[in-house]
Amino acid sequence: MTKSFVYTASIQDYLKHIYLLLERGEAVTTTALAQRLKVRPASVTGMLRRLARSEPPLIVYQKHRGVMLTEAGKRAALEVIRHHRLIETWLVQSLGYSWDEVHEEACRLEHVISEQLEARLASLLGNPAYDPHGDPIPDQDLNLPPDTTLPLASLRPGQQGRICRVQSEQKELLRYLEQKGLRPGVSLVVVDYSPFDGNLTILPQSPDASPFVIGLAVSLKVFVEVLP
Amino acid sequence: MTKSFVYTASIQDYLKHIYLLLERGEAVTTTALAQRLKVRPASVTGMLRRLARSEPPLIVYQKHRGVMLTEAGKRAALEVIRHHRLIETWLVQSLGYSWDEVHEEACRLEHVISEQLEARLASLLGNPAYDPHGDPIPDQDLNLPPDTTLPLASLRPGQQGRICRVQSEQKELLRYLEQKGLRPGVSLVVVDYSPFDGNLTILPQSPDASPFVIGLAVSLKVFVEVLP
DNA sequence: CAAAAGATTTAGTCATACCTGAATTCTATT
DNA sequence: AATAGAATTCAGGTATGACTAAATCTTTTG
Repeated sequence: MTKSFVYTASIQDYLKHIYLLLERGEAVTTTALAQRLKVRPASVTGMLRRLARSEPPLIVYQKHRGVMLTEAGKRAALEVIRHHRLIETWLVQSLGYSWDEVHEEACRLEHVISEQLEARLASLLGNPAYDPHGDPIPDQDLNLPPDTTLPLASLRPGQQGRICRVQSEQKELLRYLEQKGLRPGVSLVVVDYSPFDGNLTILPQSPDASPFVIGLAVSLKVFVEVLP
Repeated sequence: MTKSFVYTASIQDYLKHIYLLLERGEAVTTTALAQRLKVRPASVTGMLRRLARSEPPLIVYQKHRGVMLTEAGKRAALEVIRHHRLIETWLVQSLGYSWDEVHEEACRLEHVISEQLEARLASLLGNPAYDPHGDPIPDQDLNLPPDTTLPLASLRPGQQGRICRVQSEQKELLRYLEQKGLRPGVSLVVVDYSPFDGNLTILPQSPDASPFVIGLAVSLKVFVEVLP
């Protein structure tokens, strides 16, 4: 058995979500984890103790003070995330899934693919650095590409950006954005900004697009590279 | 969740192996199942009771008398087998695995792919009816293609056959046959037969092949279609 | 700063899904 | 009818994790 399988699916899920919270700069609280994992906070505390006491320790955990991943924990998390994102890419590129359909499938497959399959899948897909949502895929050594993106919400009228990433697993949101023509690779110009509600009016740079308004909640989940 | 996931991996494995034993005409004994599943006979008895009492019942089980699959049990078994064989086909056709490398990977993946993925995979591969070992793949409605093959062991000198199936998961055997040029699709002529040990001398119908001897144990695992 | 609110942890349970050895019972063979 | 071998029952064990309720800690707020 390869290294990534010494951990149960559940342990891998905890590590994955800890990593994802850290990655987004959100606080890794017991409650946040409980929500994501759909368990009770008490269960999270229990698992955090296990992760901290495991050999090797996967997290550093001081009660009431929060959680950090150890090197081993980070590796395990990135391994699962690499699996997840490669699988999502495969489902879209090779099997004709749309980007709102891939998440659950990837969540089940990510725990059972071997290192060999991971490698061959990556190679089949051309060693992609980003998945269909623009999420970065750790490379074979689990290194991530540098991230120079900003949330769309931070752009102001006149500024131009290219969409790099849509950070959401919500089917409806993804379908909505898809339908508005907002997906990674698309450029857009900000036309207006309302300081009261944070709404942005944007114009995608595609021939048949017209300007429309996008709310703060959404524009915080869309990440862009600012264009000169 | 789709139907195939109401059963645990372990239940699916029991059903699969019951089906495979039945398919090969071998007796579905407690010991045979225990060997295949690498557990003790006592554990098998325990699980058989569960499978018989489950709702719907998956097997008909009278103690000391053997096991039959119910319709539901057969469907569940065929579902897993379809997954397994489609995945093996995919690994070979799309990812460049050799036929001796695919079994373990398929054994893990077969339990976690959705009906949707199953369908798309099948379609990507052109709805294959046979996997890389020549094992028949149940179609979407779980029907199997008719089987008109005979074990190579039953051919006699002068008879010609085309290999349809190699019924083994043993890596070494598969590699050996591969190297001898014996894989599904290949035609051969039987040149000699020894009634004492059951050895067959065969000549593959390929340009650079020379006759060689194949033992009874092996020739019972290779299935051919007799050619006129 | 004290009290309330909110988040987190502890303690004690429960549940699932198996597996096991040892003793027993059944079946088939001779 | 004795016996070998196969199968079953019994009582118990392990591994994962989840849960509630009560206690404790931290943060906020009047």
